[in-house]
This record gives sequence, structure tokens and C-alpha cells, in this order.
Amino acid sequence: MQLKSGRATIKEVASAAGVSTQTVSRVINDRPDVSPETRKRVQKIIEQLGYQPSALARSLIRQRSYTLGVVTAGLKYIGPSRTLSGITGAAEEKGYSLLLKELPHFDANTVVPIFQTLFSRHVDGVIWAVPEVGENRNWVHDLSVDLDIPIVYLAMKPLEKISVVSINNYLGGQLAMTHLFEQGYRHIGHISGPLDWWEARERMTAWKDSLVDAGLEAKDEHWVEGNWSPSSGSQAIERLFNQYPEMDAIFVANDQMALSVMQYACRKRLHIPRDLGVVGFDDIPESAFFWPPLTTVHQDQYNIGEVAVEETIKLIESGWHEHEPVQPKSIMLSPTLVVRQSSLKKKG
Amino acid sequence: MQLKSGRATIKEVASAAGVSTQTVSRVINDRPDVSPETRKRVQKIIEQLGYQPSALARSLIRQRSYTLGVVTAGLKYIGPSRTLSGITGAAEEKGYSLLLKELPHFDANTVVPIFQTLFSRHVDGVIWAVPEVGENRNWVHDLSVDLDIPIVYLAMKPLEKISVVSINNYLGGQLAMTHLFEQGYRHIGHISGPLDWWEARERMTAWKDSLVDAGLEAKDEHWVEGNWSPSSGSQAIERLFNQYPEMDAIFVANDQMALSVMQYACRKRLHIPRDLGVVGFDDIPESAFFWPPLTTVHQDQYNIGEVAVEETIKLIESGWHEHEPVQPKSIMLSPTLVVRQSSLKKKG
DNA sequence: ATCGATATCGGGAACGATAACGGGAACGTT
DNA sequence: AACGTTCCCGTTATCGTTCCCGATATCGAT
Repeated sequence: MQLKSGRATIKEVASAAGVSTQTVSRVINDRPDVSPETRKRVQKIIEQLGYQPSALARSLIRQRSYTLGVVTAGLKYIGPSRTLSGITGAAEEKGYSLLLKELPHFDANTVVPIFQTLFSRHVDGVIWAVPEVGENRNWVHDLSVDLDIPIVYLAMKPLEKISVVSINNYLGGQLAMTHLFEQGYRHIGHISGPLDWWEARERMTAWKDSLVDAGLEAKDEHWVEGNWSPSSGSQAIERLFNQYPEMDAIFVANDQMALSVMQYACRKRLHIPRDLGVVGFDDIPESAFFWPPLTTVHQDQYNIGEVAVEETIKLIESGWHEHEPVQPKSIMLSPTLVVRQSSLKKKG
Repeated sequence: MQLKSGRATIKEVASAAGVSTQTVSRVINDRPDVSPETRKRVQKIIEQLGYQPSALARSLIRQRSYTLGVVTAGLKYIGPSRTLSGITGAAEEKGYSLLLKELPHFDANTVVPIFQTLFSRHVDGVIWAVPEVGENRNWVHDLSVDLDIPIVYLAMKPLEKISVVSINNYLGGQLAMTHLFEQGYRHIGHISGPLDWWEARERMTAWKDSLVDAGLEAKDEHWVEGNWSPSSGSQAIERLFNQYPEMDAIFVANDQMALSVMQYACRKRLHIPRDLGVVGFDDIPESAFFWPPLTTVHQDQYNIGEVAVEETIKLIESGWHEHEPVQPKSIMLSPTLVVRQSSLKKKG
């Protein structure tokens, strides 16, 4: 079959088949009132000309584009891109196309022009795949009031009356801490992510609450704020050991920082997990091949993207058949703990 | 300013301002024949209504959409997503939107429906950001003959009469090998990527040629094929040491596999770089924090995306002003060597 | 007073498709 | 024979813009 970049139009097909454009339209939309012979004849011409209906023209006349706007940030990190991958997969399956925008940074305040572009292209819905950092959530939310298309937010604090899909970061932190307790660690430090991130605050709070619930202390000297990067992890672990020499385990807010913690331990001749238990967060592919292999909280970022698409489309299409409008809701996905050697004091 | 998802149309603006739609059109396109007062009045109404011209309708009537189709694969890996990030950055800057498609795998033969979707949405050009694996290049190329919109290919072998943007993988391999020679290593093994990848073949050939050029042997027992993953690296290094016990250095085709080589060395009490020099490829962020830090070939994948967008737009817009049509060309970007401890035998 | 040039604006068609409606042919029903 | 159905297909209007052309007004020059 040949592709001619959609140059053939419905008119050419119509005149080649000796029918009206309306009839051609009926054929390509599988509508009933066309005689079998005519249908066959038209289909043959369509095949010959490599005709393909213009999605643009269609979007204009029907008032839907079957297009989703996706706003992301930090594609150079593995998390956001995995989520994006989930989005492309699910969108493809549902027959939706994607218009992609990427913020220059996580808390970039360039929201207005981005939404303008998306709206001018008549997207049916928007997936705001930008983690909640600083005030960025409010910038979007202020715009989206009274919007007549659905928005689904990712990786932010669940709120009333809007759709949010997030990993339960707090639960993830609890899983990590419970595991460390079970292994007999009692002096557990924490390297957090940057605290303007909602996800970092959740993980941090879980660390603190878990300690308190276990009747242990969570002093300010027991944790340090990092910025997700390996190099910030290096600095953090150094400071932390100065402030908290008795520390025998550490819950690190992501795997990249955990990696540099382990490198530090290696340099200082500290044995992991004997002298220091380490648990990370994210489960990046390298984690299983660190030395020792890293215990970490696994989150299925691909699945976040899939769920987001499904939610968005549900909201969109519920608007078509008026009877039972779907309400926005928040969805919390549960992470799991992957236990590897870096935290196995008991029988490691 | 309020956003109403583009509900206001040019007609409403026109009647609200008491002019024809034509005049409104002239105002929003900054055309001269409008009186200053009228212009101001129209602009005010536009502001009030939050009017935004429909990019869809525009794309239909002008015959260009200012939209690029981007086909990618393997977004769950860091390389493709960095490139995608470069694409979004450059496209944003040039005022183009992106329609994103992701192949389910690198050598998926679902090319036809993907192109159909893109064409039906009237993209002005396509960036084929899928590395050359197996026959996937031909599937696309067969379709793209006689196409009236430009296609720019990424990460594949340069060819006549088409536009390709690639990293010079062969040069990267040479950089790695030259460096190992300089450090005094003579028995250099190789773990390649999967050889249906063009990039893997290039790196492998560079390894082989470099050995031969240096008057050394490159036997079949001196290298093993991996599949980019850390676990394949584990298996490969094990096999390789059995086949090639004298090996004193190794050039690994990517950092993830190099990581597991180093983990293997750690288990076997081999000292890096003394007993085994290691050089990787990619320069993933973790590499600087492996133990020891990994010497690797750095490729600027973000820049590939940027260059691809620039090339595509150059080809597109050269078609508008007919006088000097730009010819497709191949661009090879040079990688650089990042020297870290894993290969510094001399003065490490 | 007439003409031509310039500035300003609007009408109609078109881009490629669909929805709503209407009309003719063939058929059966009364 | 008159009527209503059903099947099939075409006409017209529309989506939101822009382009081509023409219309009017103004003003200085003849």
C-alpha cells in the first residue's frame, strides 16, 4: 500500500467513484445506508488512492480531536520517561494521539502559554504529568477552574474534586522502615529529597512517623536534605555521619543518592549491611547490580501513566453520553518493597 | 487572563467588535491594513473574551500545521528519553508542537498505522527517533519514498539522499581503545551490544579495528555479545574470563553492562584498574558514582534531539521559499571520552 | 468636477470532513 | 390506485480560519 501523506481528499475519492462525498463519508465511518456494491466500489478507490481521512478536518466538524495533551518535566530522568512510556502505550491502545509539552524545569511558571497551545489544538483532555514541586500545582489549578475539559494530575497530593494519580509515597516509606526495624536496626537516619517536592515530604514524614511510632527518636540531626542527585547524596551522607555517628541504617529517598551512600561506605571501609543498612526508593535497573545489591521501594511508574490515560479518557467520554457523568477522583497506587542484600543484617 | 478552552471563535470576536471576521483575522496576524483604532478595539475584545485562534482551523486553511511527528522507542531507557527531551526543547523554541508515538519495541513492524496517524494529522515533518535495529530502517524507508514531507532519522547509518543525525559510535570506540592502549593495556576484551543494533556493530568494529591497527589480535574468544542489560553483562563477563583469562582490560558497549562487570570484579577480588581496566559507553549519571568511578564515552543525547529538530525544520521551511531547496544530509556528532579511575593504571 | 492612488474593510470561497435533512426508487399494504 | 416504508444517496450548512477579490471612503492632483 502506498502512502502519499494524505494528499487524496474525500472529494477526489468521491468523484473517482462517481458518488457524493457524503457517501464516501458513510463508507469510511461504517455507516449502514450504503448499498454493498457502492461500498465495495468506494473502498476499492480508497485503497487505490491510498486515501486517509484528515483527522484535522474531522476534529473541527465533530467537536472532539481524540487527542490528549501531555505536560511533563524532567524527561532526562528515568521516572518521568517511564510514566510517559505508560501514557503512550495506553493512548495508542485507546486510539488517542498525544500532544507533548515539556516544562524547562519542574517548577517552571510557563503554564499559560502551554495551555493555550494545547487548547488551540483542541485537546480533549490534559494529563499534567509534572510532580508537585513548590507552587507549581497552584499555577495550574488556578487556570483549570471552569475548564470544560478534564485534567488528570500526576504525583501530587490528592485533593477533593480533581483527578490525581499518585504513588503512595508515605506507604513506601513505611515499608522501608518496617523492614529495617525487623532487621534489628534502631538508629535509622534519612536522606530526603528536596523538600519542596511533595513526594520527598511524604517519604520524609513516613520516616519520622515510623520512628516515633516505634518509640524511637527522630531528631533534626538524624536526617539531611538532598536534591536527588548522586553528588548531593555524597555530601549528605558525610554530614549525616558527623551529626549522627551511632547511625546503623539509613533510608534514602531515591536510589541515585543511595548509590553514593554505598560508595561512601566502600571508601570508609564500612560493611553493608553489617555496619550500615541501606534502603533506597525507585528501584532503578542498576540497583540490583550495585554492590551490594540495593534494597529499595519499587514504584511502577509505567503503570501510573497507563492509569492516568484511562482516567482521562473515562472523564472525557463520560461527557459524551450525558446520563452518568463520571466524577473526578484520586487514585493512590501502592509501591512494593524489593528486599536485596543491602539491608539484610539477619541472614544476609 | 481567563482561559476558556478556546470556546470563543473569531466570529464572536468580530460581532462583539462590530467588524468582519476578516478584520479580526488581520489583527491577530499583525497585518497592515487595519486602522489603529479598529485594531485596538479588536485587541481589547480579544483580551476580554480570552479568544485564541484555533490551530486546527489554521492548519486546514494554510497547508501547514507547525507540528512535528516524533516516533520513538524504548522510553524506559534513559538514552531515548534524553533525546526526546532535546526534541521538546528545540521544538518549543521554534514554535512547533509535537505529536508523539512510541513503538512497542525497537524493531516493531507497526510502521504503517503510525505514519497514517501522523499524516492524517497533517504533520509538517517526522523525526524517526528509533535506533536502527534489524530491518526496522527498511520498513520506514520503503514507506517514505516519494513522501512530500521531510523525515529525519536518528541513530542509524548515514545514507545518501536522506537526513540522518547520529553519534559517531565508531569514533567513540576508537577513543576508548586509544586510551586503554595509552594506559598500557594490551589484552583488551569487548562486551558488545546486541549486534542487530547498528550502534553496537559500530562500537564492536572500532574495538576490532583498533586492535588490528595496533598490531594486536582480535580473536572471536576475545569478545561476547550482550544485550545492553546489566544481567547480560554479568553473564558476558563470566564467559569472557573463561575464554580469555589473560584479559587485562575491557571495553564495554554501555555503562549498565560495565557496572555489572565491575560488580563481578568486586566479587572475584579483582582490582580495578590494576587487574582489569574498564571503559564504558554512554556516561549515565550513575557512572561517576560507581566504585571505582567509570571511564566512559560520553554522548550528548539531548543535543541529538535538538539537532534533529533544527534539521527537520530547515527542510520543512526550505520548501516554502522555493528558491533554494535544502538538501537532506547526514550529520555525525562526536562523542568525548570521560576519563575516571576505572581505567587509570598509570597514575590512578 | 473628475480621476487615480491609497487606506480600510467586507463578502464569498475554500480547507476536508460530517450532520441534518430531503428526495427518489422500489416495495408492500390497503 | 393511493399511500406509507425502507433503502440509498445527494444537497446544504457547518466547524474556525484565511485568501482572493472587490467595495467604499478619503484625499490630492489635474
